Amino acid sequence: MANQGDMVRDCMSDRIRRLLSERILTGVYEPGHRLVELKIAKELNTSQGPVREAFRELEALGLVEVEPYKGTRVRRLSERDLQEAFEARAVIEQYAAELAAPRLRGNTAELRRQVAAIYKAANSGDIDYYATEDLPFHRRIVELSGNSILVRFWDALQFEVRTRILLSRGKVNLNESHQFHQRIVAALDDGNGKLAGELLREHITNFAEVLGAEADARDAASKLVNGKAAAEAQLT
Amino acid sequence: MANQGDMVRDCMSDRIRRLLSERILTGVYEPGHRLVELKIAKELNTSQGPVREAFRELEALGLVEVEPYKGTRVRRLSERDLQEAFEARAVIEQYAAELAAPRLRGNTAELRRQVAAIYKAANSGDIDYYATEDLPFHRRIVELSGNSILVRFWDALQFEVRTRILLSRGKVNLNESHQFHQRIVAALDDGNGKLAGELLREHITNFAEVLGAEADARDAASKLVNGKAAAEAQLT
DNA sequence: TTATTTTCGATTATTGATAATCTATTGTCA
DNA sequence: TGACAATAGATTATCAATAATCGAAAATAA
Repeated sequence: MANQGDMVRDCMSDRIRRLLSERILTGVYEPGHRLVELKIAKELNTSQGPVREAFRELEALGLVEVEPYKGTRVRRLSERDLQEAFEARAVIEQYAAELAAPRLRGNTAELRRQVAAIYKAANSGDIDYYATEDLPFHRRIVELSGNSILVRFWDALQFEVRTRILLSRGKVNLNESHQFHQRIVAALDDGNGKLAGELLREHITNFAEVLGAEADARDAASKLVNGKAAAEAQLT
Repeated sequence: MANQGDMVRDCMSDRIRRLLSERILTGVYEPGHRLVELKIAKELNTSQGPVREAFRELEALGLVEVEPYKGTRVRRLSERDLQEAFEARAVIEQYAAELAAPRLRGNTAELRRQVAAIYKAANSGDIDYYATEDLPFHRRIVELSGNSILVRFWDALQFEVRTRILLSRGKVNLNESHQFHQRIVAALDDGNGKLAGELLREHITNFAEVLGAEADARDAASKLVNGKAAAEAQLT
């Protein structure tokens, strides 16, 4: 459950990866932003090699795309990417809840605390603050499934998930979300994994759909303006 | 659906990755085998840099483990790793079947062909041959879900899956597997994704459990001999 | 002998330099 | 003018050399 051999490796390339990863996830580098090896190397007082390695790792994580002899840029997510990611996330969390439920029956104090924190964040209206409270709750459920591969997969969806959350400013009914959270924890407290899983799936799918409709409208509009760019976005 | 921008990148590090990946997956390099950067560089008439990059990518794929200043070796899989992988695989395929079913109603000629090929391979008794026919069938179903992330996740489980299949020589009832395959395709042909999904889950879980029991016995025995090593295997 | 320190060989991590390739611009010719 | 080739600048890909680190064997001390 706990981070396995994660003895905070401290070679340059790992530090670079963590730094860039953070910058991408928090939006300092926007999608499409070009990352130049030597530029970053100079900024961090290091050389090209470790930066290259970091790029390759980020590519494996799906944060950047690399084209040989052309360069590395922050991955651009198509609407389809986001949909697929939320679909995958729903599958993982639904099943994780089923696995975690037996372990959680009558033992959900921690999760309740998290739900309360989310509620507070939701009322603040700050979507960024909301995300920092909401995501750990969902991740915790996946952790409690006891399956570390599911956790890895869930983590691998962070870029897409955070992107969509950022896109969602004001579009989501946070009150409804709160009610879902409460019902999910209640089901888990009963040891009813099947129900908890279904609620989670509905909760996540709702979130994706509300925004999907938004995006469809946006896509349709942008296609009228620039059909070619939109088509390319689908391909990359 | 098809491989996106996978324009067979041809830089050295990618070729190295593919080569090593194949050697690991086919068992040329056994778990625990040490990979030395300069040795491989010399063998392939290249230098250390590209090999290092390839290692980092293989690490991200879960094929090797890297310890700074110590080296890189083919990942050793614990029994738990294998169980978790099959659990994850079952989730993915079950859900993929549900998604793919509508598209497959009355349109399963291709899958039937694959099932026939698997049957032929099963009768040959060659487990390696069996795997090369069986895995594409399962992968195809995931592809037909239309969700490329699920395909990526499924691919990420290949190392564990192939390892377990190799371990299974003679222990699996291939006839029963064949019947499952037939029923799965029949359900898909009816457009009954729910049923197809459940059959897939049962099919995969069966496979994992039969071998799990084997492994439990083995583990129990080895624990009596060397409890410490077994405990460590759980951690890595 | 046993435990501790030192040294040495092997290997990884990083660096700085060079080669290969791409993009965009400039210049040439019809 | 417009198409096309040549060139220059920027960037990645690779190489070869050096520094840092580790593990185990050898040497030393108790």
